[in-house]
Amino acid sequence: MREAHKTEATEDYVELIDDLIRVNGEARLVDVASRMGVTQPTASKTLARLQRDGYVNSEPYRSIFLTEQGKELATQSRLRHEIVLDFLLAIGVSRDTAIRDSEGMEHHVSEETLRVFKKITRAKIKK
Amino acid sequence: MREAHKTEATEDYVELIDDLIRVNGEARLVDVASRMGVTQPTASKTLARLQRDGYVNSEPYRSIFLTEQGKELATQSRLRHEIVLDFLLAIGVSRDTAIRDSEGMEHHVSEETLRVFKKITRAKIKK
DNA sequence: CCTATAATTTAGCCAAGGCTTAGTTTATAC
DNA sequence: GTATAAACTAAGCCTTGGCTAAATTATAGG
Repeated sequence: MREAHKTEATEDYVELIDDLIRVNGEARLVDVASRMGVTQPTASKTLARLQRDGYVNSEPYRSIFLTEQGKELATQSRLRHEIVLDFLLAIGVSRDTAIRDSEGMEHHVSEETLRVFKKITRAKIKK
Repeated sequence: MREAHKTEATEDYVELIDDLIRVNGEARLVDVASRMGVTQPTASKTLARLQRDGYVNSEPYRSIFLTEQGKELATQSRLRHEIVLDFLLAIGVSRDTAIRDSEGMEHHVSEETLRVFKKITRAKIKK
């Protein structure tokens, strides 16, 4: 896979796990799978890879935790995601579309473009 | 892979082949591979899949042609790509970054967002 | 406390997309 | 016109990310 794609799945998973922990207090495989739109065995296999690579920790049949590395990536990922989402909303894209598009776009937007997005969002919101 | 990802490689390849034909008069495997940043066997295998799926035609050891279906996809893909690229340039992203980012983004931008992009680009260019 | 159901894991399959190494075909240059 | 280089194909291997079916562990209700 090309550059950006490599960490995409990883970012999506840690971001989701972070979100589940915030909202539900814990991240269960069943919820990860359903939110990612994949079957449980698929989610399970991906999580095993994330564990191998040091992003998450979990004991068999128990809920999933982020490692320090995982938390960092999740935070960073969430920030990018928010910048893109807010930008799309600011320029007039509907909420539903903005949510969908920002999910795919966040992985392909460079730091430079993020800075431009932020500036425009700020300007549109007129603070 | 998730929704948008499925046709991504296909779109990138047909768009590139279309471009090579415009610029070079023909699309050779060696150029496809180098522009995609993969080895020739990898490009060859992908092209076999594109042929299987009806996007390209080619005889062994000969150059690559787009089918009607391939041409349509390439055109459509190039249009989206241009809209995203022009938009990034219009909002002040540098040319190099705009080129890189637009390549990844084009596959994740919905029709609605494309319309918004177009409108903003037109406004910024002040025609 | 035991049993049914829910959650998770295991095993095994598949396709895509990547690689290397080795062999063939085509083109080029003398 | 043939030797060498370049282009391409073949074969085989790997990882990721999907799936289903079957086994296992946890949990909740009675």
